[in-house]
Amino acid sequence: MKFEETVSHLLSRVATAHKAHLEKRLAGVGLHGGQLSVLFELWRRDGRRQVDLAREIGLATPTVNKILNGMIEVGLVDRTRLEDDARATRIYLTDEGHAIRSRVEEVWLEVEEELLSEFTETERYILFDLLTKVRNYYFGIDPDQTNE
Amino acid sequence: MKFEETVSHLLSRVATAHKAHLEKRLAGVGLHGGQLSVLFELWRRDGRRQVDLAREIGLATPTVNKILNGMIEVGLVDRTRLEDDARATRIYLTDEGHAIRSRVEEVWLEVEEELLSEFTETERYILFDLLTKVRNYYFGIDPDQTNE
DNA sequence: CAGTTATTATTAGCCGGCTAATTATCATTG
DNA sequence: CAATGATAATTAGCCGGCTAATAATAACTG
Repeated sequence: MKFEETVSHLLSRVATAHKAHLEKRLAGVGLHGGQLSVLFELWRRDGRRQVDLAREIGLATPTVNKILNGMIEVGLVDRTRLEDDARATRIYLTDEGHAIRSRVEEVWLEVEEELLSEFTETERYILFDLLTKVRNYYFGIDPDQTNE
Repeated sequence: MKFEETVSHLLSRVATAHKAHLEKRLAGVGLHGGQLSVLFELWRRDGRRQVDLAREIGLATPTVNKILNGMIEVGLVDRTRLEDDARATRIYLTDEGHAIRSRVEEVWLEVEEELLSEFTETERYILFDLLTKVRNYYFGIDPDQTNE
């Protein structure tokens, strides 16, 4: 049996390499990979509860808690206790968290472009489409239920 | 800017989900994800040095060292010092390491089938092809240089 | 209103990826 | 042969994913 000839194996391999590559690029702006997904979500909408953030990003709450601790340390976000619910906290971007956005977007586009450098426009679309199909299989067709 | 609409983002997301799914399935045969890639390589050829193993799999030597320690503990492989080179070690599959193969292959095929359950034959081929292209970009077209 | 259940954040601890630094050994070269 | 350099394994320690277990608080229910 040839494990190397499965999509499963290819996917793991490619993703690991891509992640490593992304990490190196992000080092240039002083970020880690995990912080990105959180930043993306916060740039979309600020001041959310951790649990909502985690659900939206698709990570476990302890994972984003750990990432957030690091981001607070380097001054990218602030954590504020809710007034009407002493259990929950809201996460707000600091000025630095906002300011870093344009630089990150630049890096992000570069990484995307490098990843797809050998691909035609059509191939890019097809790859995106097929990966979307896999994502929908794993996450279910998410109806973007943004509760508060 | 829409990060969600990049292949980069999709790839990370899908790979994370797939990895988690694989991990759950492997628990059924008492394995962890990292041990798989090592087993694949050992099933291909037994008794290799750690450094060669690592290079072939595409992982850093400390990573495979850590994985191998776990595999030795559960009795999947043995580590033997080379006679003509006291620095190096060879890794051999134990009987258990051989015996587990068929069960793992079963699980592996199931996972692959689940991943691609919604895909036509053509789509599967295309996805494999495109991912291969990405892999070749990141690893270079590996000329399978198997030194000893 | 008292007790139970559910929710939020957190902690602890595992796995697997990495780099940097150590240790031991081999190889080379002067 | 002595010194230097290269190589193999290992250790330490970081990041990011996870589950399980705690603590605090809300919410529900009898």
